[in-house]
Amino acid sequence: MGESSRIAGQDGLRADARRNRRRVLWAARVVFAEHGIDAPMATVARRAGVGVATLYRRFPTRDALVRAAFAHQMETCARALTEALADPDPWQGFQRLVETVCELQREERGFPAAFVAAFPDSRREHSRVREQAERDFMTLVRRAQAAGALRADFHPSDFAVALLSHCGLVTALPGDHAASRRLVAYLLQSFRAEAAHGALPAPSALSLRSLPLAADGSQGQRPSRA
Amino acid sequence: MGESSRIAGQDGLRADARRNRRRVLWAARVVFAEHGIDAPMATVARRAGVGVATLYRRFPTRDALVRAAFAHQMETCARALTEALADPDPWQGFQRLVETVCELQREERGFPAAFVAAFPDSRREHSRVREQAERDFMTLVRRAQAAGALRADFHPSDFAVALLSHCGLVTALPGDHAASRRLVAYLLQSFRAEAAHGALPAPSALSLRSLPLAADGSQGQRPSRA
DNA sequence: TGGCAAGCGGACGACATCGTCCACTTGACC
DNA sequence: GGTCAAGTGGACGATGTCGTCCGCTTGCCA
Repeated sequence: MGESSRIAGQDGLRADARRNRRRVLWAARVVFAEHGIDAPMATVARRAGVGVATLYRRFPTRDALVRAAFAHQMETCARALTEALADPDPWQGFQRLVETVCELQREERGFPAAFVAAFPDSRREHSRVREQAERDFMTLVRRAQAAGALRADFHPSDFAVALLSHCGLVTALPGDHAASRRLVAYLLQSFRAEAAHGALPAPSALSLRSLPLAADGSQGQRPSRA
Repeated sequence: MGESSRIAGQDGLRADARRNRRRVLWAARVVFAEHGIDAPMATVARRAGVGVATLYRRFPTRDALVRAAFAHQMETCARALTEALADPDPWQGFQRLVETVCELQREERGFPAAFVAAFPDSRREHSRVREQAERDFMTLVRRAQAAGALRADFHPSDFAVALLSHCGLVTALPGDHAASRRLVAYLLQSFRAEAAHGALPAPSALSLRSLPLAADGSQGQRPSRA
């Protein structure tokens, strides 16, 4: 059992390595916020005060770096779903879920890009965690509809539609919080049961499993360029 | 007046040059649709069957090429505004305007990217044409509100919010027409007067003048990278 | 049909980013 | 303090894109 006898720290990293890792993640968030997630890796390294080799050693691909940099945000999303499900008022839970995710997209620049980047590749793996998240969300929707708050013709894929369109808005207008809040308010209003006037067009065939709401780290590679 | 005595064609181009120009524009639309507006210029040239020099001679910058490639779509947007204003039913006009622009964004791949690319630079020029477009839109809004169809707290900037968020959606999910239509339907419903329940957050300070609805070709350079 | 300017295409140098390699440094344990 | 593997940083070759330059071709007009 002496296989790692000389290694300190709970994650098997030396103290300086752990410090550098944290620095890189911080720098990645800053740089991605400033220049988008396509910013040169060298820029991130310089900002972190480390060499490129150090960066590449910890995060072999840009995707790994992006994922790690925004892991906390992804977890917050996942937690929001759990909390929404725990709320005794299902509509309140639903509303808070949408608002929480959108607020994250709005506040943490770079996260929106990471959010869409983590989005459907057709051949995305469907892990246990993701399927559970999907089931949880469906439960939330059904409850909110049963309570007469969420419109009956709301389709789960509409959630993805809302998040992705909001994502696009904050990407186009970073910093315009008013616009973001306005869109969220409009969308939430139109999801309420009493907003239903006339039939909606058919919902999308989007699977919710691919929504980056389940922080399981099993996402495939992101599409490198639009 | 013999200054251009040897030049044929109404646009001062030789026949072969004019043909090549058309080919390049066609290729640009195809390539931009496939690979986004950041696709290499050489790819466009190859697809058009011309050399890069030919491409650069007609369109010195990528921005010029993008603008020319989607000029027709921009004009359609501008025309839609005129038609909306001419509609005796202002809500009908408003609805058609939103649907027309969104349909363009949905159908013509690459156009969404061009659309946001043509969007606010802070130091954007405000031409006569743009100001007129803004006034026309304001008139349309006021009429629709006066008719009791458009909600009273609708703010002109909400139009930009709708278009930009839709733009983001179709960019994230190219080809998912159902999702696009669904979003448009939700947004239009929430803009109706009878959808107003409770107060909305404050509107954005976005100026509509920068919306690429006025095809005047005076747009500044696009932000090269997100 | 001949002259020639407009038009053409591809080669080319400049530049940026990627990801690896390797000689040097440092922290952890004895 | 000594040892040494983990860790480090920057140089480097590979790759891809940009935009220009220049010698050849071609459409237009007389």
